[in-house]
Amino acid sequence: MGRDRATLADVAERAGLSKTAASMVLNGREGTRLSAEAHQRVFAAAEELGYRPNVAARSLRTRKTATIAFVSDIVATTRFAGGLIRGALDAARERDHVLLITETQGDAAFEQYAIDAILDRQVDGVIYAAMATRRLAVPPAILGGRVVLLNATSAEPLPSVLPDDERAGARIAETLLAHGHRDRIALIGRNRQKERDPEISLAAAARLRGIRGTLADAGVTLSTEGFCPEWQPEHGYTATRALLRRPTRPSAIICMNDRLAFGAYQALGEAGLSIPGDISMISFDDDPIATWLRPKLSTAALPHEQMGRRAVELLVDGDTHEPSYVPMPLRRRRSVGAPAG
Amino acid sequence: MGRDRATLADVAERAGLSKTAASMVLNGREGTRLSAEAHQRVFAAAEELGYRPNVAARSLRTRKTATIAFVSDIVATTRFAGGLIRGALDAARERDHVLLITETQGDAAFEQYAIDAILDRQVDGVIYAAMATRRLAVPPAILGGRVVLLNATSAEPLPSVLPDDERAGARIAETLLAHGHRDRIALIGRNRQKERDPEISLAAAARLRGIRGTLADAGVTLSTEGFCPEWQPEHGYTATRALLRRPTRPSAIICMNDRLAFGAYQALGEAGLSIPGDISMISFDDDPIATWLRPKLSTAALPHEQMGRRAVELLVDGDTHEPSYVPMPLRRRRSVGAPAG
DNA sequence: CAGCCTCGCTAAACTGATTTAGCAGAGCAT
DNA sequence: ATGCTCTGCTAAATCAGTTTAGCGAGGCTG
Repeated sequence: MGRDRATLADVAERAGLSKTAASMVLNGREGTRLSAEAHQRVFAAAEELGYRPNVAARSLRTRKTATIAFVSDIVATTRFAGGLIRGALDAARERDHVLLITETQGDAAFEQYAIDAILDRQVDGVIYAAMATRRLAVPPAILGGRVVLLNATSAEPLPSVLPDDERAGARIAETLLAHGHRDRIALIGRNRQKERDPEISLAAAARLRGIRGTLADAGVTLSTEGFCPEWQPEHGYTATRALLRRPTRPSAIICMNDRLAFGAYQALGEAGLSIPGDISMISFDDDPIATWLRPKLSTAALPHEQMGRRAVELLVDGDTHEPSYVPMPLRRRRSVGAPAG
Repeated sequence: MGRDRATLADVAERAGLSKTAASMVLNGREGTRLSAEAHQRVFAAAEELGYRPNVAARSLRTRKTATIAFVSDIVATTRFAGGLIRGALDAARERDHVLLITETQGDAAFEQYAIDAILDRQVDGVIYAAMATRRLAVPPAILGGRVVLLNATSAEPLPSVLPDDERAGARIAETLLAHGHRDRIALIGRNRQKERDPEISLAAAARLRGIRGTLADAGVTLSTEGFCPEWQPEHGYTATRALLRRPTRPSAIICMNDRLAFGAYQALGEAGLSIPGDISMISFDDDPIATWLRPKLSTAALPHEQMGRRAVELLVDGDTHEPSYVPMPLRRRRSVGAPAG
């Protein structure tokens, strides 16, 4: 693999020029006074030899590696991670960069290992990503170079990429209002920890703000707010059952994510209620299950691919220190209708 | 980032020795005749300066990068990918290696880009991974170095890591037999393409072999075999509805994967049938949804993490050219019971 | 006492690129 | 004829390691 590759010296020799000349031509240096003919000869020689520069040699000299480190807590492991990585991968390729992936698993020793590995390899920049949108502490060691926070913010004034959860909450509320829902809109998934501790989640509070704000503008308040210890299907199920035991049945349920909505579907199914005939459902994330449900679930999509892409763009091209909010497109499917009776 | 790092020359100077001596000590070279005291001094100096070798410089000379390329068709994007990558990441860290991740998306130009990037960086080895277990063609350019196939095989005699689908099929059949199911066992998910074309899937045929073989040993044959164009929930739903229209209702359904099983659950729910009271369900993959379903689904887990780990082990330490089959543990949950009536 | 070996260590070459400093020749003005 | 500038190009240093070849001192042998 990579044996007997042509070196710059080979190219220069074949072109009948010096390494200096070859290097300058191939790097498209301005202001050099090399003749058009010299350019031709170098390009031809490089082409014929299939020349490709040795990255190690180049970065030894230039301290640039065309490599971006993608460091995350547990991103790579999660179903959502894929989009983040794919977007980053695509954008990196467009810029002729490559991605070095690392996971800290929230473990200090692993994080240290990751940082050392990154520093040893002199990556051009670091994308520091979190699984759940949250505020985190960036290890000081990497602050010497370019850093972009992905799905996270921090105390340091670093560029960051975040989903626009508040806006998404507003869109979801608007959608329900537009279908005629007003005073029987329930919410499932409130969670004190997630709403209060930005180190755990920024999404919860933002989504809630968006929902409440928009409803308030229409003079509406949420009729019921169901708390869940975790945003997992079983809690959505339990919370929905609790909801159905109350005297007035909601006309619509907003779930804080699709997994909760999945649990809610199960509970509604068991209760013999139909969606959206009896109750409308709407949610956040656009997890793959959203399209597997019957009827398919309307939900505000986490734009993972866009976010991963934006992170690389900011890292390579960017200069902002403002948080960059990526819109969460609303996937309109079949789970929202007019209020029953 | 990585400014003003101590170099080997700094260490040597502080230790009052030559670069040669320092290099040899730090690399733990055998057969060198450097004194114990020289060792001490070098280690002390390195420690005090926080010395870490520059990877670019080292690999320029040694052609080793302590980097493994993880090339896949669309693995990084998929929900299943996480486990593969995490396992590989863990094993790589244990061996002081790092992972360079690339996606070809099945596109020839992207693949070429990935290969060039890999060759330019002189990675120590390549893990060539497929999303669906299948046979594939390995680009000749990377055959010069170490290559391990992950979730795939190829015509070349390369080490490969595969899930033991046949064994899993057998375990699933055994489980149903043990619960007393015999002549009313149905199967959902047959698919000519997947079963016949190894470039599409090796899993389908292997699973089927395992199931059929074990049932045959007990003198049992599958009562119904439902075909599905894709292994997606909606096809599981449709196939199950078709199944329920037949005169004899199955006592158990084997699904070729959990997504089909999910669709089957939906159909059974609508038909008012209970699991496992009326019909037992069992499946393959251990997708996250398996534990979200009510009741939780028994399924043979794809051991992604183990597989990723094994791939790195084979790449770094290994010497086999045999395919390495990783067992698929059976997750026994609540979806299998005794046959009804 | 010469010759040889071992010990403990180092100088210098080498990896493959980029970059700085500068050289030879032509053209032109004085 | 001399000095100057401009053009087109190159030699050599540099990046930070690894590796080869070998040196000087001391001890042992014959």
